[in-house]
Amino acid sequence: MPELPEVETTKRAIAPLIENKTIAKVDILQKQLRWMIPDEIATILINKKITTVTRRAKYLLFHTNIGTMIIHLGMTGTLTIHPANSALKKHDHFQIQLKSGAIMRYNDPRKFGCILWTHDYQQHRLLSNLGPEPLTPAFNSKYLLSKCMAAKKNIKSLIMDSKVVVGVGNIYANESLFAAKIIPSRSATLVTENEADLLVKSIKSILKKSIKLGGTTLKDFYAPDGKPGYFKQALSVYGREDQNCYHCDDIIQKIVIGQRATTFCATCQH
DNA sequence: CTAAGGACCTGTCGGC
DNA sequence: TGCCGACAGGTCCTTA
Repeated sequence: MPELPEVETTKRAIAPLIENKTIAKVDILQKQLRWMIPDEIATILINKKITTVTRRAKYLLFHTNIGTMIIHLGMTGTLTIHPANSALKKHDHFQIQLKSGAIMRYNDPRKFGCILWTHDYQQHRLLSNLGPEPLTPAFNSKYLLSKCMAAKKNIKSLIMDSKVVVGVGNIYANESLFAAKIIPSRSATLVTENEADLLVKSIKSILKKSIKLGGTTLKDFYAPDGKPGYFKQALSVYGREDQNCYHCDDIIQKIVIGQRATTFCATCQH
């Protein structure tokens, strides 16, 4: 599923189609996701309007004047817009029908995502302890270096820690470390000032580029308009184990860090 | 407090 | 062709 660029792509596609439209009906088709979808969502949203759709980390926030619906897409979740009466598909778990007839549907085979309701999203337990957004000035080299010095773990695990910075998932962690020429297993305390600076710049530029291309489609990510993401063609190391490095022609290696596939070039990265 | 591993669930792919 | 294990974009929770 979705890493930050895919969530942002989803938000941009969904927002103009759902904002300020009156909700006619809400259907909870499968309430058991990562956590149960609260029943109150089905009643509370009737005849209400979603005023804005925003994003914090990989959480999509659907704001109303009485509270916020939080949606996380987990690994395999998608949100799509459909015309009235269009047939349900396998793993469609939730939908919002607008008075206009359009339907926003949540589909998630693995059910790792969640749909929750909160009256104050800023105080919500899932959102209150998150680190800075990667594309804001708060995420800078001085900040990252201070986190590196304080951590007792490797640099890849550090940048994937949502308390340090949000939105850097496995694909982009691998890609950013390649761009910054840092081997993923390196102890964070050994990252230099210049490397922290290059890593921050790499994370920002790679995320921006991927958002521009509509995210990364590996198997099952499609934007709400049905289009896949085109960032896959730009991947340097992720999913390229045993293939040649585009930069030095050495073989891309694969190891496991934090139970996640980790790919790197031992010649380009140190 | 931190860090590491487990857990959640379904689908797909490669190997035999 | 069929079965079985390994693996997959996330991240909270439990344990040490």
